[in-house]
Amino acid sequence: MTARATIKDVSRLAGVSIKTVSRVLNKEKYVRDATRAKVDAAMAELAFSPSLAARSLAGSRSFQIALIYDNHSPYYIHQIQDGVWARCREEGVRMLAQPADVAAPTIAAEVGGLIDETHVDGIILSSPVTDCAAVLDALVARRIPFVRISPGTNHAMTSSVFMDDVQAADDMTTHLINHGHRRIGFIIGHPNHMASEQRRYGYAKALDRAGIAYEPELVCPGAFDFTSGAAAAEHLLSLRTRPSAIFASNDDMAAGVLSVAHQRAIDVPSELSVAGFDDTDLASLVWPPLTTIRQPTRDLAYTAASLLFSIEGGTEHRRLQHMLIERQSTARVRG
Amino acid sequence: MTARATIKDVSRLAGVSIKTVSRVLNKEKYVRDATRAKVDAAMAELAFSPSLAARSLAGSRSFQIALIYDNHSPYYIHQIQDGVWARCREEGVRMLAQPADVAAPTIAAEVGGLIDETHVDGIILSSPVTDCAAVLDALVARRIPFVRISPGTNHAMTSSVFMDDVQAADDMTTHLINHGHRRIGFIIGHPNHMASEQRRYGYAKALDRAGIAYEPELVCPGAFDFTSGAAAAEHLLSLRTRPSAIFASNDDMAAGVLSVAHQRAIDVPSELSVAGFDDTDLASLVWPPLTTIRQPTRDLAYTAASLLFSIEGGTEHRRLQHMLIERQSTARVRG
DNA sequence: TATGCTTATGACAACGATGTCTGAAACCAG
DNA sequence: CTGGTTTCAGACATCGTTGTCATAAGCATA
Repeated sequence: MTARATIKDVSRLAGVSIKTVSRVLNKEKYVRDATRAKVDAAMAELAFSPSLAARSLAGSRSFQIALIYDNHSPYYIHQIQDGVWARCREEGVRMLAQPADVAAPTIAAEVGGLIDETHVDGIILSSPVTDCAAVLDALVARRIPFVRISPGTNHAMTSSVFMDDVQAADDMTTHLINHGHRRIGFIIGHPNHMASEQRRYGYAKALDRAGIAYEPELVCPGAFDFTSGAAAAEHLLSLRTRPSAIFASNDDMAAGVLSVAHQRAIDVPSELSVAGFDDTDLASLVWPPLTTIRQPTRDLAYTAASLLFSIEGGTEHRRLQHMLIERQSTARVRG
Repeated sequence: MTARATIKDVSRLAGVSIKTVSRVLNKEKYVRDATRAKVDAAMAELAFSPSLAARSLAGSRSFQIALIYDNHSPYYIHQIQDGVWARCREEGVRMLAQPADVAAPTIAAEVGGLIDETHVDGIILSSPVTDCAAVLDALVARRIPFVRISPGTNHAMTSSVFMDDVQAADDMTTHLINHGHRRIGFIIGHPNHMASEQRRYGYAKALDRAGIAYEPELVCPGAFDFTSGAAAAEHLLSLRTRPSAIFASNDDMAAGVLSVAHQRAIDVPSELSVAGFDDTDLASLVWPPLTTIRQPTRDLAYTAASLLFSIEGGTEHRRLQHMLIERQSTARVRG
């Protein structure tokens, strides 16, 4: 038990050559059923697991892919990791989770080093790394297959999976308008993420269609975290005529809004409607639970991995459906 | 750029043998400074990254470790991953993040397969995998070094890092008692986690020291998630004499308690004090922000990795300090 | 029966590093 | 100047697989 079983041990036990064992392992043709059975039995008996190191050194595959992310929402990452991992597991491939920092000048070197060191077969990029030029260049230079989750630019460049952020933000804004709201505050996401601008655009589009003016004082910058959401809420709720609803570009920032509302004894939703985006677990954990857009994060990740495994030269784009989830943080406007 | 640079390319460019390059790479002795400089320059010029596959196949190290976890709190996992990853980065080692399911009968085979496939140099186990006998057996059988984060059993078996859950729960309970609370509800954690029982014990100990009877009706089962916390709160707040404070074994369950209190229009903290445990980000994101125990999760993980890298045969145990964080969810009892 | 094609298997080199061994150069003491 | 260490560097086997090529067996066709 102390020494790992190798393909050689298996071949000896099964009475065949190592090459034949290799064929069985890789499900190649030209192995008689009886031979295959013998080999399978031998592998089971020895609890044989092939060495990834040897396979990737000798062969053209490494049975590993990397997931690269730079995102500070634990919920989001968790779902992304989970989705990619589930698909990898089905495929018998290992996943390397690699945090990165898009602002660091070394990011391209780090990603390049990762590829050269590990020989990964492919890469999945999640936003905002999806739009980091240095990284994209490094990947293209190495001719390594990769898929992007929710890219904001160069859509045609690679296979990608995404949702329609513009439409989703439009849906939510329209939902609020339909509930009688006219002064609707908006909190923008982190400027690094392309989705931030898309969501803002969807908000503006819905207002326009409803004939409501876009008022810059109602639109605040944010950074996708609780603190920036709270800061934006402080601003919005201090306006002479305060908004009757606030739409935050993600749930964390919406939680910040709720917190400020509670401190100021402004009741949600009777005095203020609050909407989030993403439908992370957090949306159900705060009080009142958030009306939000369900982003199919885990599915996006799972699908991204599927696309990576099926790449054959053609790029493919897959849009997944979002859904407006109505909970208790929004209501008809008073009066 | 299309073909990776190898040690051979470097040796040619530097005008030395491949073995000398290998020596420089591994910081071995017996290389003249001038030679070392030449080699370093060549490596830089070629942007050389050594193949992990080749190194682990030929050498006795793989420059990879695995982190195994089965925990459903994204915040907790995120911090654990982050801490281990930071230490690995310093060491120039890759981290494989491996989710697992302690309830699955195949878990030992999966972990064993992981080790055999990847040749990882060591393993870090986080709770509750730390107390999964099948996994421990598999690791011991393979004589692979491993460190456990917050193990509940067999403390002496391996190196480990942990905090004092009993003392922490005692501290929090005492804090509530000092604020005049006598009927204090308690929500136990998931039965899989040893920490759950330790926290309950700390609660009981503090009550006992204060001469307050331990009332079983005030102690509810839970599972470390929002829903179970809410269910427990429903029970506790329906008692004939309801508690003036509820201490939940983690923040997620405390958030569940807050939610139920809000629905029943019970004001926190004036009518009910609520305390959590862990001080995940969530504790600051709910309203009111939770009084909780700060568990040094990221540090625990970082330290665990440090211990793994410094293992030389001796086991080492490191206890990290917790801290009671007082926020706005607890207050003196009324009257 | 010879020919050619398909199926099935094995021998052997190769992947890119490290470990071991061997030898040359440099240094020092006698 | 000799002989013995210490310091440095290279040759070569090796790790556990896959890729390439050779070849044998089976079978249909000429």
